[in-house]
Amino acid sequence: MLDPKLLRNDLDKVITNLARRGFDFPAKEYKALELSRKKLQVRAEDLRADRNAQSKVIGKAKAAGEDIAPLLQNAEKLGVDLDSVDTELNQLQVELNTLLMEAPNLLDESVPDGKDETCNQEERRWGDIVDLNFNALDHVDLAEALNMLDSAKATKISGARFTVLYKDLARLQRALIQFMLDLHTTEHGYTEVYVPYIVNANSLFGTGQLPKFADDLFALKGEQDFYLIPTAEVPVTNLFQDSILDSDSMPQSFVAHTPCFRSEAGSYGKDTRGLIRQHQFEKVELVHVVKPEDSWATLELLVTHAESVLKQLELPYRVVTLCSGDTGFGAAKTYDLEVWLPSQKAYREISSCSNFLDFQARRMQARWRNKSSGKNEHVHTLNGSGVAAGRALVAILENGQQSDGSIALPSILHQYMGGQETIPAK
RNA sequence: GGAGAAGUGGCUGAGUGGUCGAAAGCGCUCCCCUGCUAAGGGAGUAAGGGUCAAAAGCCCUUCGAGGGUUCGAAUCCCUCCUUCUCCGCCA
Repeated sequence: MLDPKLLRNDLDKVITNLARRGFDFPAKEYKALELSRKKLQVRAEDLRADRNAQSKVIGKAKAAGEDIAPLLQNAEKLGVDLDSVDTELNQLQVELNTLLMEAPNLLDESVPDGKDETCNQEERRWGDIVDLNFNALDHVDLAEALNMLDSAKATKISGARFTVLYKDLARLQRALIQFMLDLHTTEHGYTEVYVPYIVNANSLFGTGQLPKFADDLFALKGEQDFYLIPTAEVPVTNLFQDSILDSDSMPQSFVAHTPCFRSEAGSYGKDTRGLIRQHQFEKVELVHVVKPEDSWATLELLVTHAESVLKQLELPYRVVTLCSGDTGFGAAKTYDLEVWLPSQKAYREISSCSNFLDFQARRMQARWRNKSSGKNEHVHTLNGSGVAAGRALVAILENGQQSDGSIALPSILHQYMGGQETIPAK
């Protein structure tokens, strides 16, 4: 959520900034609502103050045994007035709040302008792209030839965009997850955490998926307020909802492995083949909660943590800064890691690392006690994939494929595969 | 799933219709006293919001959540949630 004070004091700045995303902030509507809100709120509070004062007088009069009937009449009228003002005010506040909750975060100045992903800015590349001198297959052909992937079965038992993995491929995914968790806990200092895969709407408001992106979520049917998580970011960041951290207990960083569930509404026809875009996929997620002054340095650090996964997996990748039009709703700035896929002869997103500043913290009331100012201030939150396991699986298959149809596994994973160095050809 | 009990500030805990945003204690902060330590004395110490350029001040809201009764609710009524105990079931 944007800072309401900023909206009141420097609305133009907000309008200009959000326009870079292609977001048209409804300034006129906002101004009108805000003006009425101010009037009504002041009036409501005045009435309430009057009523409180009246009630005290009644209390005293009653205690003194005086006749309170005339006083009651007056107080009753105040109550009626207050009711009607309250009703109007509540409705206004719902409208204002919706407007605020639907506005994206301000972009950092360093974010390049651009309409879509074609304008993203490449920062650096790592790794050698191996020119496969045989007829390279994509991961689906490779895995099916090995009898380790079955989309048809998954479609039968669930539907499109699900998959069934068998044998070495299933184990390889598990190995990847273990490796990533170990790397981040032992080398990067993250605290491992296990969290629920089902969350309530409030948590999704906190991290910004709701109210705007309900269509991207799987909601459990029935009256209950339950959603499948689209990313571990939701439960992990919400560990801090409605809490005040001691400045000594910061920064905090967590790593969690969870499945992620996304409806992929609006992506019909995109990446329909294989594991790239599934309703259910595995991901290892990194989350930071830091003091405001540290968040930009933490973003750079976070990216290197995600990069180190790809380096150790010996997968060529590049880092891009998302342009203004491609940066997600809550992020002030995002770096994507894109891994090389030989079958597509392209880099594809495998990790996304973002600084949310106080945008999520304000929504979920996550604060810390600033010793020097003595005030409670919002924390800054960041998160990044470290990395998406499903896509890492794709990258390992495609980059490790040999001319005989076997898959050479990155050496770091051998220990997690019981010493196995390849997935042999069938 | 059944039966019972309970949810109050950082913590413990008092408070059953009106000067209660809430006694007391602990903790914490500052000050004083003290040769050191121990102990003692005093003051302060919830959050969110509005008004204001800002501060001060003033005001509003919040005693698990949401509704209701009332001039007035921590206190009475209803619904829900959570926790604890016992029983049942269960990975």
